[in-house]
Amino acid sequence: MIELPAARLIRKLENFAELSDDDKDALHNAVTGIRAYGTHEVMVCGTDPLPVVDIILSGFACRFKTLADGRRQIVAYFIPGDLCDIRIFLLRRMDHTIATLAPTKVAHVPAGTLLALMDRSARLNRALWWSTLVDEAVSREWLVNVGQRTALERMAHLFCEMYARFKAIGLVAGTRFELPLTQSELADTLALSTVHINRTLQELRRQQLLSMNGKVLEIHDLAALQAVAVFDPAYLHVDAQRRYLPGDSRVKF
Amino acid sequence: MIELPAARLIRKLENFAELSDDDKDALHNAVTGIRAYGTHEVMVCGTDPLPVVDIILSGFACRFKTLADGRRQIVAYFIPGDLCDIRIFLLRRMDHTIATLAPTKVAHVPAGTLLALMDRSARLNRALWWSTLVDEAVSREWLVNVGQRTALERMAHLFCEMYARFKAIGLVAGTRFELPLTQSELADTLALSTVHINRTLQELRRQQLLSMNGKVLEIHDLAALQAVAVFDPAYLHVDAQRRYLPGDSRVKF
DNA sequence: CGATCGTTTGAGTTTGATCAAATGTGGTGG
DNA sequence: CCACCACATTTGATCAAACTCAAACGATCG
Repeated sequence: MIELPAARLIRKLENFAELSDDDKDALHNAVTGIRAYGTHEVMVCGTDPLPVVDIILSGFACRFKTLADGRRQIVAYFIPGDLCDIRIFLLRRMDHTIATLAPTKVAHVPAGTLLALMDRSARLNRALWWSTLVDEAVSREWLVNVGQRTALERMAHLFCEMYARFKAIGLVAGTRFELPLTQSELADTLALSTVHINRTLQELRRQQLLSMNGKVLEIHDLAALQAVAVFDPAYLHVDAQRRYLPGDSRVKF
Repeated sequence: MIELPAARLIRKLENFAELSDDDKDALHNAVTGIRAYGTHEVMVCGTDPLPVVDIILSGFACRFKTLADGRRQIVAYFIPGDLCDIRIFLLRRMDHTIATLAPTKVAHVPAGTLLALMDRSARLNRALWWSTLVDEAVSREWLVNVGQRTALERMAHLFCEMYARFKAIGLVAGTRFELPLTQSELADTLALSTVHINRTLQELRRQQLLSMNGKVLEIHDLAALQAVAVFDPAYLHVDAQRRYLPGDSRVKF
């Protein structure tokens, strides 16, 4: 069975709000094309206009900012089902770069189509907003991570998060999932040096919490890893109870 | 002349999209009440439901997350005109706390009213979205700040940002503005110890870049401070060119 | 079979943390 | 008005987490 390009995104949005068949059809029809990228290709850079929004179909990508002297901070990962990105309201020019970290397929949705859909469907509008706010919550947690956690906690936390996110989209096989990151990319994510990333990884392995062979991460003791990470998955808002829907009787204003 | 509560917010939103008189009236009328907080009062905490959205009228507040063992990271500041916060779509419970850092007045807008307004006005919807995306951009820059910049750069960068933000709302008098932060709050913001905050501040003073007496920050050499900070104000998106408006001829899809 | 990229190891250094205590300041009440 | 208290700032001394530099080792690939 071949999945429609927007299928995974729809599934994610329905985490928050049940969409009408109209909404779903419209989303499916909004996709104008598919594009495949290789590893380490720039998808969106500072100077592009932004006529399209991309839905990640498969693969792995990231958003990063670079300082003048070359220091680099990865500020977000994109996994299948993620929108990348709804910044169509903003800016003359983007203030950062989006690039793949593995071969990645995306579906294009013209910005104008999406805007029109949002005007037409309050439900879809809210679902997209929800997804944006979850992204923001994740970004805040990354700030806490880099600001307050030690190297070991920090790395453990990132792995817990990615485990939860991949699990939510059904891409965890048992205790293993693909996390196609080099140690130097991990370093740019966690704000540590590559050398220290290497040693921290070794420590996590030594404690029997996980193993990382090539691009596959296997978690041997999730509970222990979460304990090390001081991980509280609340910020991922996967338990969203479909609140605040139009006409939802549970909500009183 | 007494300003209507929503005036500053409207001015900010119009940075992005000119609102209709209807939109503005509706926003003004949406305010159901004003509330004044003292210093260090919790405005929103983890367990509240979220029936209202607050517009900051005056004062200074912040959003922070606390780890189980007490470590704290401030992840955002709120200044007059900011919405705090549009998380009405999310969560059963908030994953963080919002508290004042100085005496602060806010205007309440019922969540339901705001949702209804967004359904009714595509322009307002987009303007609010724009403001949310700018908040997200700021949050990303804070991540870069904590992740990649040294203590000196980091502090300089925060001051540059706050200068720009206060300037944008007309709250900078010459080269001075109120920044009611203790060194320990600065520490929780910049992910440094209070001791190191103190020494870093001294270094900035020694270099004649600024002075901070009590709650007032005075910037003596903005260009030099920005140079130290590797500050690029692009992420604040204050130059938003009012793109992507419905019927805006400059935009082609 | 080099070449390239990523990982690993070792040694020495640095930035910023921690601990402890002194000093300054603003507010309160006697 | 002063004594006192709580809190914030400042200073000094020591410590440790993480960085830098340098080099070796290992995969993968044309």
